[in-house]
Amino acid sequence: MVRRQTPLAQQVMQEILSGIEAGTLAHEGGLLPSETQLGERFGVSRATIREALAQLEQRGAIVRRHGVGTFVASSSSVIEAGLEVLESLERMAQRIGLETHMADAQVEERPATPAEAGRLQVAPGSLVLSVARTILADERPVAYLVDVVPASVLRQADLGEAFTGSVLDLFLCRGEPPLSHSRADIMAEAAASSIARKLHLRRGATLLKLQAQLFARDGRIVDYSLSYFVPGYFRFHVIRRIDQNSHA
Amino acid sequence: MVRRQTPLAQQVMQEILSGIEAGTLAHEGGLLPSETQLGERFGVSRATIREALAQLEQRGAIVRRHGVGTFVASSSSVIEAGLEVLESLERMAQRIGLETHMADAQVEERPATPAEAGRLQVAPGSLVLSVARTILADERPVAYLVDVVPASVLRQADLGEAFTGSVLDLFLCRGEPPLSHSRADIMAEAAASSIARKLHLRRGATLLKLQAQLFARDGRIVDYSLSYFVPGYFRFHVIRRIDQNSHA
DNA sequence: CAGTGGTCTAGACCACACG
DNA sequence: GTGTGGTCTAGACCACTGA
Repeated sequence: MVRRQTPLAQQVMQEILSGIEAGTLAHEGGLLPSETQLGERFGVSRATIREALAQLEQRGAIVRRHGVGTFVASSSSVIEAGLEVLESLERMAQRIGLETHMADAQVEERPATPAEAGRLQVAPGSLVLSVARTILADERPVAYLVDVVPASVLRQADLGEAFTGSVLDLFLCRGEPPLSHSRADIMAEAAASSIARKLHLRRGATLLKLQAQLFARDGRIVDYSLSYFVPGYFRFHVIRRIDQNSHA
Repeated sequence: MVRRQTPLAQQVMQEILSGIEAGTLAHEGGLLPSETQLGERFGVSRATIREALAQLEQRGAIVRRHGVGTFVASSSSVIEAGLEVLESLERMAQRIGLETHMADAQVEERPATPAEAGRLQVAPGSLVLSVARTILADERPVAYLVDVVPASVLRQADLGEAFTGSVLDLFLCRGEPPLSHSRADIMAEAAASSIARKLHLRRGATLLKLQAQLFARDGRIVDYSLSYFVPGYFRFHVIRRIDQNSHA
């Protein structure tokens, strides 16, 4: 183990992932070394190994079986997009080898609508930066995304040449504000005409919609986003744990 | 702390939840005692307290802020359904105080379709038990659910008088098979006419669809389910973590 | 039975927020 | 500085699986 500053468990997780990909730890469907052995191998305690494995399990990369061992999951599930990890659409597409382009980017500063002010927990009418864009894959529009950010967090002038369209990537790249998590509401919606136009669909077409609030580590909401997805291009999944107390 | 056999952290989690509801620990939006204090209060180690808090955080009941403290989340988010925890729709509705009824239950044993066999990872044509039902709230249909279970796991004869309609609840209640987790694909779909009829909607209406595989602890898939939700009655959300390595 | 993952402890130090 | 949550360790015992 080398660097500091990034949690040991994170580093171990990456090491294990690399080991799986390189085939030096185990192959697809294969059995990983026991937690104790992994701990010795990486020179960390078993608790740290368990934290790393917990993260890998949550993103569907491994399967753990009590009394048996830890197995590598089938590769398909790793490639897909688990919703538990927040990732920009651009990055997700890139990871699954899909080439995307951005189109119709619209950036503007304006007062927040009442709904936006409520979702961002800022005073009504506060200045916000709005970034809307369409994502194309194979020349076809596949998603329409809108980010709304308080002007206190991001100004139009902050969007340099390198801006990819993703507010999330920009935050992560510049490290400011420090991010905590995102909370996404999941819904299905019929396309309003304005959105249908951007996605080259008829009005009323079925769309998957994510409505998310992005939280900074200090608890502020630093982004409110709406994402509309044309069915068939992205597959989102969630791993759902069994609640041991649900039958109490 | 009392009983054994159910993990300490689970018990502590329930205690904290009760303490929040009873107002003896903290009120909505209020600050909880520190982890050290909670540990002393319940007579467990800090690690156990942290495990309990992690579970509460994942279901959106609390918010943790480094260097500040742990807060009770606004009650609305507690009432909602975090997708990370697998729970039957019946139980979910019950938890948010929504009275539901089951209608049009259809139970049959038949050979698996090729698609079902693939999803269940059983031989094509294997016998499966299919349970379909409509969920009503306020006399209105709000969801249509189909469970498909290998006959080797569940037979029609196993569905007793107490059967609520939920295969998941039945599994949890009888403790067999021991369950691991569920993997749900999330999509939006226009209602086919057969489903539109059951939900009293026009054909092509927008529906949220969950397509899930339920895994037993031995890795078998013991249930393949399709769930169609009429927008507006249930709200699903996901908490998305920041991947610290995503900008590497 | 031996070996695995699951739970729990006690104690340590670090990183962060706030007065 | 003080107190919080975040990370990590070393060691213990339990519960499960399979030979």
